[in-house]
Amino acid sequence: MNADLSTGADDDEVTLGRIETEVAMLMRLGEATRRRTGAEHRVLDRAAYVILRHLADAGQQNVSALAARLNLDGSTVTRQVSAMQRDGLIVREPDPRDGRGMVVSPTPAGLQRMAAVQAARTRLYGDILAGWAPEDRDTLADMLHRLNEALEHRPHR
Amino acid sequence: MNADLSTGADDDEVTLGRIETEVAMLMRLGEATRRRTGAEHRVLDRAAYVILRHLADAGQQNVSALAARLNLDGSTVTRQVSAMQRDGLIVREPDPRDGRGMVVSPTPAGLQRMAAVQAARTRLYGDILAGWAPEDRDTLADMLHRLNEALEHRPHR
DNA sequence: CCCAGATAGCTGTATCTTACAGGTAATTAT
DNA sequence: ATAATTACCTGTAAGATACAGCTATCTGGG
Repeated sequence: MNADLSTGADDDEVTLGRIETEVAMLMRLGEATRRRTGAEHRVLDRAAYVILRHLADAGQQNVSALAARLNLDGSTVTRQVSAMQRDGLIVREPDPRDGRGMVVSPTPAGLQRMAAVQAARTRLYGDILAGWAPEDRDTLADMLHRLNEALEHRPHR
Repeated sequence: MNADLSTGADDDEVTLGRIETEVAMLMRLGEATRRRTGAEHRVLDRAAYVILRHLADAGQQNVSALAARLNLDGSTVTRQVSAMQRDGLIVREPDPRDGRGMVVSPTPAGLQRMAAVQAARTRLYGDILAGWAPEDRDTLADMLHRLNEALEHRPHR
């Protein structure tokens, strides 16, 4: 427990605390940025963007697979996908191999909107990281990637 | 614009894309982790935790200052603070120097709950980053910190 | 072949978080 | 002194999500 004395015994504890703090802060800032960011970004809400990116990456798939991948309840994805279909971003067709399932595929319009949002976001990060050295940007990207991997493989419970 | 040819001209563009992707992913994972994480973490909801941390760090302050710091609407913070007062985590008193304002201070119970959540989270990160070398953890903490600073000072609009 | 259990998706409902609009009281500037 | 601003609160609405319950379909053992 008490790891705050000047022994320096627990640098690691300190570092973990810093990481905890910074991740919490990043969540807040990210949310705030998303909320008050230009229309360019909001033509797709957060969920739609991630779904489209996943469909573009991994190809058409059914609602359950999406839900599992995104860590969301199936019902949530059902509704998101319905909205996206209404907006012409995806199409939903019966799965020929499983009468219960529906296969979700991106439409050209969906892919195009996704690319536009991606470009806008990339530009935004360009602004935010304007003063950074290329190798620092690289390090940041690496570290974030490794952190995400660690989170995905986190020991559950 | 078209930066995808094999010239390698725009490594930077690529790196920015990676950062964009990883931050988006981290948001998703972080939310999911928060949602399905043990009761230890949920004794304080997200907002209460951040507010208490800020009060502990920066001392008592009024609702507007908190809202500004957290990038939230004043009305949102009013409600969060009301809930926290109901739960005995903070107290709210009229500001002696400004009859309009209310000064929010943490209670001992609030600080203690905050510390417990912080400890649980730190432990969680210890698990998640179990295999990491100390210097990598350090680098991660640094990079996150710098990213947050950059986000805070981001060129608005 | 048939039925029991599992699975895919949908709908109803509830909760949580937040923003915006409007109101009142107090402060500041002209 | 009065107009403009600020601080806070309340009402209301929207968005995202989970959970429970439903139907249709699939799958495996008799």
